[in-house]
Amino acid sequence: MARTAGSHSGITGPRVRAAALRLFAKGGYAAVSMRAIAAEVGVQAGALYNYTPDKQSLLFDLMRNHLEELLAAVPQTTGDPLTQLERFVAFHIRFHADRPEEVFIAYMELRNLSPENFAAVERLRRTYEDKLETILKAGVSTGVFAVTDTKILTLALIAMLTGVNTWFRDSGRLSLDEIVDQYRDMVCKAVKAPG
Amino acid sequence: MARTAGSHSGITGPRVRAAALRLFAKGGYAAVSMRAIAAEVGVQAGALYNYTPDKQSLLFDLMRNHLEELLAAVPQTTGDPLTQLERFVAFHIRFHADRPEEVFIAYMELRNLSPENFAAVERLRRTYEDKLETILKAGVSTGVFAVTDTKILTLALIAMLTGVNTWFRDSGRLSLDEIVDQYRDMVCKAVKAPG
DNA sequence: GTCTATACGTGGATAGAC
DNA sequence: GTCTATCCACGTATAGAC
Repeated sequence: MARTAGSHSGITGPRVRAAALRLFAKGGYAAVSMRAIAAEVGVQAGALYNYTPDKQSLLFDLMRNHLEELLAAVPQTTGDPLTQLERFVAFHIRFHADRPEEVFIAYMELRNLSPENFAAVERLRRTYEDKLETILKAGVSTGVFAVTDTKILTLALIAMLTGVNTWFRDSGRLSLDEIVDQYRDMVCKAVKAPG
Repeated sequence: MARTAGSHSGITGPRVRAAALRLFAKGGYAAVSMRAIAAEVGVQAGALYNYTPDKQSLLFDLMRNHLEELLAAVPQTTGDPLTQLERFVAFHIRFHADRPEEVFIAYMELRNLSPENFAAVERLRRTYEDKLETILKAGVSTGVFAVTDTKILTLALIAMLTGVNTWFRDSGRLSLDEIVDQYRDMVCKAVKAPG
């Protein structure tokens, strides 16, 4: 019975980040106050500073976490390029559809990062883009893909795939399976070499 | 010589909107103060309220203006569907590349609009999307396009095309002409019926 | 039309009691 | 670890002189 009353070590910390995630996604980093986050958690504002040195770190941790999970989950680039591309499309759509709040923050709040934190986030994002470009380059070199510029195509495809998040709702007209199928077909059609 | 010294009627108003455009695009609506806008214009904060009832109206006017110009400039849907689609792709990329600040604000600051203003902006955006979907439907009905779902494709294409703005720089590796060419080819390849 | 001054709320962050 | 209380800067918007 020596446990400290009111202690939530290892519990309150995650709850703070979860509250920040939810509120930043809904209202935007700049518009959300530390008091609002504290209220969501159920503590007073001052208590937050036991879990984060400041508001900026709260934002950066959310983004870095998201991108590190993305990089840890992206499929390995093995097999023939077309299969790899199909796998990547399906993976990207599903991973992002599963985490709408994280994705929204990672795209919308870049300018609220300090310069150093921004650079770190950009490095991680760039690493992810390179995964896709590697697949495209492999397909070009074996002749399965007809692509003028793999860098542009990489950015175009990622923008298109991530765009699903702006309109997809679980309750919508189409299931995620149907959406994945359509995007997979469209992407393959757009990159495949004729014949 | 009856002109009032220091009077800039018809000049200061546009300068206020231009300053708000620049600062909102750079720092985000919530992070930009009326004092900062006034400083950019070269007046005191109080003077701004001669030109806008409040900060919210400043944001809304920028967005509405942008979308109305977009709708006024979008090419007419005449000719065969493939030509129309090519025209649309080129138009969209060029129009948006010309106005990076307006586009950025129109996408990033939606959640800072009041509910009524948000609804008005969404109506305008929806009208623009319908222009593209009309082209796609026409192509499907004549058999030139093989498209499973015109609504999804519309959103996918617009996300992809607007994505150019996140990385295009005048000083970059590729000219806008080259980019337009590549996107036009890619889009046509993705929607054209086989044969 | 612009200024100065100001009302009034809210922001991030900290100090010190418990 | 959490609380209350507080510091101080800054936010939007308005009032009234010029």
